[in-house]
Amino acid sequence: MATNSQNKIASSSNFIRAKIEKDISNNLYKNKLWNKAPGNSRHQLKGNLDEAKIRTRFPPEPNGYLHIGHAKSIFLNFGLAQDFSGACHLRFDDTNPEKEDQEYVDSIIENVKWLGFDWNFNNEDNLYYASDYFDYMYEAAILLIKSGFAYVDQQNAEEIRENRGTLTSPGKDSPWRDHPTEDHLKCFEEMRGGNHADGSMVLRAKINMASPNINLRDPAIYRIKNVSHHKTGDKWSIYPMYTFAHPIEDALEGITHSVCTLEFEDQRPFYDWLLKRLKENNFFSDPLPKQYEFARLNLTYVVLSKRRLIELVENKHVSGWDDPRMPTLVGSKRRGYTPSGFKLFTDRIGVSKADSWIDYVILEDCMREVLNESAHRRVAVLDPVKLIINNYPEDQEEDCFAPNHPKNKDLGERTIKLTKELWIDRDDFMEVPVDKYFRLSPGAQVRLRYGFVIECTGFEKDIDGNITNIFCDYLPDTKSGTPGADAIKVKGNIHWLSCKYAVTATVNLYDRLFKEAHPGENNNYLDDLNPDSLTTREIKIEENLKTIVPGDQYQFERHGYFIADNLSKPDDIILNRTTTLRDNWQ
RNA sequence: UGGGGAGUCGCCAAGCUGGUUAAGGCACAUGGUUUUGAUCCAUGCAUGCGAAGGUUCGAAUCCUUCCUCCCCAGCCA
Repeated sequence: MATNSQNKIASSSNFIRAKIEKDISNNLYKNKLWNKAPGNSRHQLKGNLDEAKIRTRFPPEPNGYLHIGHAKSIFLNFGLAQDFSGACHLRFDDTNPEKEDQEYVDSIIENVKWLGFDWNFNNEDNLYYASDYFDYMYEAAILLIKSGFAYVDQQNAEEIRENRGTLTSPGKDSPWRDHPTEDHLKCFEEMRGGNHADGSMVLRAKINMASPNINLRDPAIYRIKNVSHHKTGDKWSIYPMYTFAHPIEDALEGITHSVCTLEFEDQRPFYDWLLKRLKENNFFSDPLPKQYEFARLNLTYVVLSKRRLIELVENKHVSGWDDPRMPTLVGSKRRGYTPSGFKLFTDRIGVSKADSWIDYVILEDCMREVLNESAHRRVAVLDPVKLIINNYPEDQEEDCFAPNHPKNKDLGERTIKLTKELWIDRDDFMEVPVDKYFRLSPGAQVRLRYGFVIECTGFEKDIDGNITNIFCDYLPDTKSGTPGADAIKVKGNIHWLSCKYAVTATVNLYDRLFKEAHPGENNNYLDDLNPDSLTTREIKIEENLKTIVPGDQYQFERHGYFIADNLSKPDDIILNRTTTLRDNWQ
C-alpha cells in the first residue's frame, strides 16, 4: 500500500503537471468561456464559464495504427485531464488527405477506448476532426493576408527551398512577398477555386526570411491539393499545413495545454506568433493555448517509426499490423498485453524532456505484475514427455485440487485428473542433473504439483537418444491437501497433465522481434530482425481449457502468461505466449 | 558552423526561485516466506549530480568556459 501511494507521488511529479498546477493556482482559466463546442471568439464569447478546469487533446493523424509510443501520449493527455477535472479531446489531425483514411480513424477510436478512455465531458462528446475546422482556417488565413502577415507565393517548391537559405545562412525574400494585399487575397481565392495545379501557388506566413529559426522563414501554411478528403470530399482543393492548422485547432477547442513531442519545440514560436496575430484580429481571445513538449518513447529491441512498421508489414516480416510481435496496440492486445499494464508502464517510465531508451524488460515486467494479480492459473505442458507411474493401477484415476489463484482463494479451485500415464515437461527431467538442479532425475524425489511425491526409477530412450519414457513410483501418503502430505520434504515441484485427459493445442511462443537493443544502429534494421521471434508447437493443456475463447488469459504455472488468439476455435485452440515468468534459475 | 533542446546510480526519474544525510521505481545483490526456482517480505545499492573553474558560511541547484547527444533547411505531421 505504501509503495503504491509512493508510486503515485513519483508518477505525478513531472514538469507538465507542475506547470498545470501552477497555471490553475494562478487562476489562468478562471474566466475561460466555452460554448458547448469548438469555435472562435465569436462563438465562445456567447458561452458560459468552462467547467473543464483544463483541456488537453490527443491529436493523431489517421494515417497509421497506434503503437506503444502513442499509448504514452494517450495516458499523459487523458490522464492529465482526469486528474485535474478537465477534458481531453480526441482529435483527428486530418489535414493531409493523400495519406489519411477512415480505416485508421476507426482503429484509433477503438484503441483509445481499449486503453480505458473516452472523450465525454459534461455530456459533451469531444471527438473532433481538424477537417471540421477548414472554414475557420480559411477565414483565419484571409485575416492573416489582410493584416499583412501572409502572402501567396508563386515560386515553385524548388525555388522556395533554394531561397530558404541554410542552417547557417539567411534566406531570401520571395519576389511575390511584397505584392499588394489585394493580389494575395485574389490569388488565395483562386487557389481555393480549384483551377490551379498542385504546387503552383502556396500561402506563406510573412515573418522573417533571415530568422535563425528556419521554421520562421515564412513557413508554408496552405497548399493546393486537388484530391478529395475522406471527410470533406471534394469541397476543398486547398489544405492547411500542420504548422498552421494545429494551433488553430487547439484554440478553437479551448485547449489549455497542448502537449506534443520534442521535435515540435522549434515550432512553438510560430504557434505563439500565429495565435497572437489571430487574437489581434479578435478571432481568438485569452486564454490562448500553450504548447509543451516531452520526449517521445524509445524502447529497446523495438522500432516505432511509422515507416519501419509499414515496411515490416508490407514485406511480410510479420503477419500483419496485429501480429503479436508488433508494437502496435492491436498487436499488443493480441499478444495479451493489457491496458492496466500499459498504465503501470507509463507511470513507471515518467515524462521528461531527456531523450531516453526504456528497457523492453520494463514493459514486460509491468505486464507480468498486472497479470500476476488477475490471471487464473492453469497447467500446460509445452514440451511433453511421458511419465509413467509404475505403482499406479492402469485403470485408476483420481481428482487433484488446484487453486485458481495462489493469493486469492475466492477465485476457487478446479480439479485435475491424475492417471497412470502423464505428460511432463522435458525440461523437468535431466538424465545427469547439473549442480543444484532439483527437479527430476534418476533416483530423485519430486512432487507432482497438487498431487503426490514421486521417485524416479528409470527412463527409456529412442534410437536417436531422445528420452521417450520416464518411470517413477509414487508415495501414496503424500497427496497434496491430505494430512501428513508434507511428511516428506522435496525441493522440486513439477507440473503434469494426464495423458488420458489433456487437450492438445497450438502455441505461439514469442520472443523479441529484434535481436539488437537499438535496431538499425550499426546496419540496416532489417538485418537486426530476430530469426527466432516466433516458434510454434503443439502442447498439452488442462481439459477444462477446452472452452477457452479468444482473449481469455491465463498463467500457465511455471511457464508464463498466455492468451487465446483471435483465431482460436474450440477444435483448434491457439494460444499466444504473452510473456514468460521471471526465472532466477541459471 | 545558425537556432532550439537535453545531460542526476546499469535503465528511467524527482529535486534545480541555493540550506540538514541527493526522493522514488526498475534492475541487481543478500536473507526470509512459499507445493509456481513465480509471487510476496526485509535489507543493501550515487561523499556523487557531463567536465573544469568560480561565487558563497553553504551549490545538483547561481556564474564562466568546455564536452557529448538529440531536433530543425517537406507545398509531411
